[in-house]
Amino acid sequence: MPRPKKIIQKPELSPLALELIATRFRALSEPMRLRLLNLLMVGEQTVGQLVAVTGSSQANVSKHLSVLREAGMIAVRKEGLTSVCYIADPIVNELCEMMCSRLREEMESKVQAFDAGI
Amino acid sequence: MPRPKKIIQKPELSPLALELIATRFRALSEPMRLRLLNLLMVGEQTVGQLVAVTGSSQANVSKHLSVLREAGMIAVRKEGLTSVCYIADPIVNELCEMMCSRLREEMESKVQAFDAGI
DNA sequence: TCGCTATTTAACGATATAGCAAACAAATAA
DNA sequence: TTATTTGTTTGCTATATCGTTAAATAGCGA
Repeated sequence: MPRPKKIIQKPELSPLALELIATRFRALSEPMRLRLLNLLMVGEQTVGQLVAVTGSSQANVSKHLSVLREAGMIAVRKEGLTSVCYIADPIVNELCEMMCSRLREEMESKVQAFDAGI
Repeated sequence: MPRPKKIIQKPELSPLALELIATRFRALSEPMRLRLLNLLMVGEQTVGQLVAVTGSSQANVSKHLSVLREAGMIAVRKEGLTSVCYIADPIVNELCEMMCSRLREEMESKVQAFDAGI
């Protein structure tokens, strides 16, 4: 008996999964947050240091850090008065490196096309 | 003569780079767009097919597709009346797979912690 | 040409988010 | 205790974005 023609395809992601994935990508969708992550890739830093380096307001940095924390990308360790931030999920580095090098590739290919007069 | 104490650290990303990277992550920060990409991972589909499968409105799907197109993640090929969409940048698959499996890992470790009574 | 189908665009209301300023909280120092 | 330092939270405005409805565009056949 022939099986009914059922196309085998991977099942769609659940709404919950979609939401969780979207939330994590959304945490990476802001220039200031990417900048903070980029700074933290060098090593852990206090909130105050991040404020000083970025030149943004403390409130603003704090809010962005909390977004990153809720997305599980960074973690914070309290040391007396100061809060030390560090990258909690190594995926952050990978994702950013990938995206960064991909963009560079694209731009370089555009330059080549430009030079070739295409 | 001792070299001046200069901390070697990678230079910060330029504002333009931050903006471009953020834009690409932002394209991935929406459940509906992730769903569309997930559908396209199986193979190319017309806009109408995507509308039918998702059950969303044509206008909505069209707009999300244009966001993905502007971010360089998908491309569209016109065939007569219909528009066929396909993933233009293989990075999409990688990024989504990475994020997805990372989330699964996290959840599984939480279950283990729960079971262990931690 | 007219009509039909597939898709895009425009206009709108509702919700979310960035950044600022000021109030608040907590740990330390005077 | 009071003052200072370090961060967070709250209230606000401006801007952006999602989803809907309606109108506009484009290709194809009669």
